[in-house]
Amino acid sequence: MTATSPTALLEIALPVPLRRHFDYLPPVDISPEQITNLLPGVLIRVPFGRQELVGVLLRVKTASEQPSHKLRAALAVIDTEPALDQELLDLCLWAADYYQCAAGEALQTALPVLLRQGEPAQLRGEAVFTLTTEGKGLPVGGLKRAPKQAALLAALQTQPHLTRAQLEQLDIPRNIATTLIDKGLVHIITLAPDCTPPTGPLLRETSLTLSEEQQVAFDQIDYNRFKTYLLDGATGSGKTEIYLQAIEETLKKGKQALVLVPEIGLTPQTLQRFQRRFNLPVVALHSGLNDRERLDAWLQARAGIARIIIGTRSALFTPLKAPGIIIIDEEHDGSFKQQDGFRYSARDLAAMRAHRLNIPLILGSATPSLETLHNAHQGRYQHLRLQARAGKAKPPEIQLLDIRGEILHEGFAQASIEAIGDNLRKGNQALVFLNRRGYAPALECHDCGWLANCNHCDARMTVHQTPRHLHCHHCDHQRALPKRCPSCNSSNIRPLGQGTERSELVLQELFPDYKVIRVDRDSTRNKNSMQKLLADVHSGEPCILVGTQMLAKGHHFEDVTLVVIIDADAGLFSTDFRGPERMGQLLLQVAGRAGRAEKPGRVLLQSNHTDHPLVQTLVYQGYHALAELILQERHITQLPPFRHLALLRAESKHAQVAVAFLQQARQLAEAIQPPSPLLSYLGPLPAMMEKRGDRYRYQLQISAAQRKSLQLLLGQLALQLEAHPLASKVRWSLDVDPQEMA
DNA sequence: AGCACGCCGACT
DNA sequence: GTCGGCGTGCTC
Repeated sequence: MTATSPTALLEIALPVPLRRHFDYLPPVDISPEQITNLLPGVLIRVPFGRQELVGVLLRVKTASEQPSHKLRAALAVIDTEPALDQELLDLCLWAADYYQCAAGEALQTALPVLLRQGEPAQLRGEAVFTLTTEGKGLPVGGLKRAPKQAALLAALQTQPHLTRAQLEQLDIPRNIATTLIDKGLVHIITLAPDCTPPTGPLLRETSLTLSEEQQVAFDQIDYNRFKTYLLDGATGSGKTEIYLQAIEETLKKGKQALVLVPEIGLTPQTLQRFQRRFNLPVVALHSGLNDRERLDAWLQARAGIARIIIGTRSALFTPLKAPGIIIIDEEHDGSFKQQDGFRYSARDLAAMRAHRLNIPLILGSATPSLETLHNAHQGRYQHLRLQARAGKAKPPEIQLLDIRGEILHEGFAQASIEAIGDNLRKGNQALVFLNRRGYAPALECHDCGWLANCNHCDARMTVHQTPRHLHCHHCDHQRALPKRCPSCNSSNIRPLGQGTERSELVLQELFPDYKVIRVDRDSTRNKNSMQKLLADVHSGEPCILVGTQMLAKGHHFEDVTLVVIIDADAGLFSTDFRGPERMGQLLLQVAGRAGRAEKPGRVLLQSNHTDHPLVQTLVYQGYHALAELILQERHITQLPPFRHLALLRAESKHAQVAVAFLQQARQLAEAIQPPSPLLSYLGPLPAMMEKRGDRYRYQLQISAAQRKSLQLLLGQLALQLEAHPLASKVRWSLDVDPQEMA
């Protein structure tokens, strides 16, 4: 044994898509004791190639597989307090393993942007506006020649400081404050963080009395151990009240509640409902926050100051001091699965997190995913059903409109037009749902049949009227609308099919006395434009709403009593096996917009396949009957949730390269795990849209009876692929439990 | 993923 | 003559 102790080495996960860790020598200015005391989860700044990165310490060790001359010294330990506690670190590492992604990439999603950039994790108070000494010298009623400036001055003369939110409430624009800052009268100071827990009662408003049915469901929840509950209730059946009371129980025990909602579900209305109820800090991790606000919310959750945390997918990784419950609203929503990079499902990972924390998980939905329903059937989840609509509201009446052979008026059946007219004349609002933005989904030459295709994708160009152009919705390529057919020079070229723009124009022509409001990605591009558009709707004036699925989620339209669905068949014959499930969920979601208040609602489904068993089942027996029917089909066809899938995707500018890569991948995989009924391979097959953005996309589907065997295979396969010479020639990725088969 | 190096086309 | 296109290779 030698006298010198072996050098300590730092094993670090870096935010790069390489599925290995990196070893570093400790920073030069750090003592040996400090090194041995470093805990996993600590953030460390390191040199990496020609750049500097912030990585997460996984462990301190003494030996490296790397030759010692390759080892470089880390630059600095950013904070000796671990940014991620053991619980989150373990969850991320487990997830990285399960979803076959680099540990560093998974860990990165758990960290707020500022921490990733090396900012210390320090809780900071709010930045507020206050008067400078010079400002304090101004007389009361000063600056009267500038009314807004005077208003700000007056406000600061009555209270010591103003927050940004207060400024907004007083209707003082930000630039007014900036002007006074420039004049040296006002400055910004940072308050000490406010850690004092609020005093007084837990509730700000009394809870609603639960219906008998709600009470039965509510009483099932055990707050002391892990269990997953499926809270399955139609729109308006009172799921939210159960969430609120379950959170109340959690808070009573001094614990925190984590609530995940879909991407577009985090509306001010949702947030207000939580804030109105509880006299404890609620933080929302919504898209409007800047990096600093996000970090503060994260730190407040970690410190246990924030007691209720509401956020979208990535909020699952919020550190919690005293976790008590996890709730996922609209659990079937696709936005809980990340579609690139670290392709995790926040819903599925929530089950893992709740399990490890030994706390309850509530999955709520009116249209549960088949995976979740299957788990409930198997007894893994406890199924809590709410059948009745709360209050007086009745479920909407759904009516099928057979449009086979009917000559439609720009996509609308005569019956639909009449229903909309009737509804408006009665002083009510109507909603028209059409899941296609733009004017028309194609441009066709009526003489030679030419279609405007995208040069970069296997797709039609969408016609847009305002502004007039052709737009590919898959690669964003745009070009001018031709006046003549490029193929036969005919001037007889026409938009083919319906989009929201076109429907808006048609409806405005048919009902010139009423407002037509279009809600889609194009009409809501600007900040707050959605709010502005919907202000008219909430005023209650009779009007027509036309829109895409943006309208289907997260909004309550009290006065909409008629919903017209232009194309109920979309998704019925989709290549993706999840098409029918999605169709059912979307139609029910849209239908749920009708008659939410006291007024009864009516839903018209325009369909070319009114006798299709799936359509019949959905309309006459409801979502759950449809779900059972689709589950039977999935069982027969051996698809999820009865099998577990993984997709190896590859794309390249040259189709043969992508195909060759996947063929070799299949050979490698078959060498690890020969094909059998328990583990089968399909492909390489072209993706649903083979060419997209000038790249050819192919995929290899792997289907397994057991999660475990799939995991084992993927782990080895990914390692071999990473070292494969063809791997650098294609863009490839592994998607475990894929949601989109495209 | 970045970031550099390196080798071929249209511009001051 | 160079600026810059993206193919290729590397990062402890």
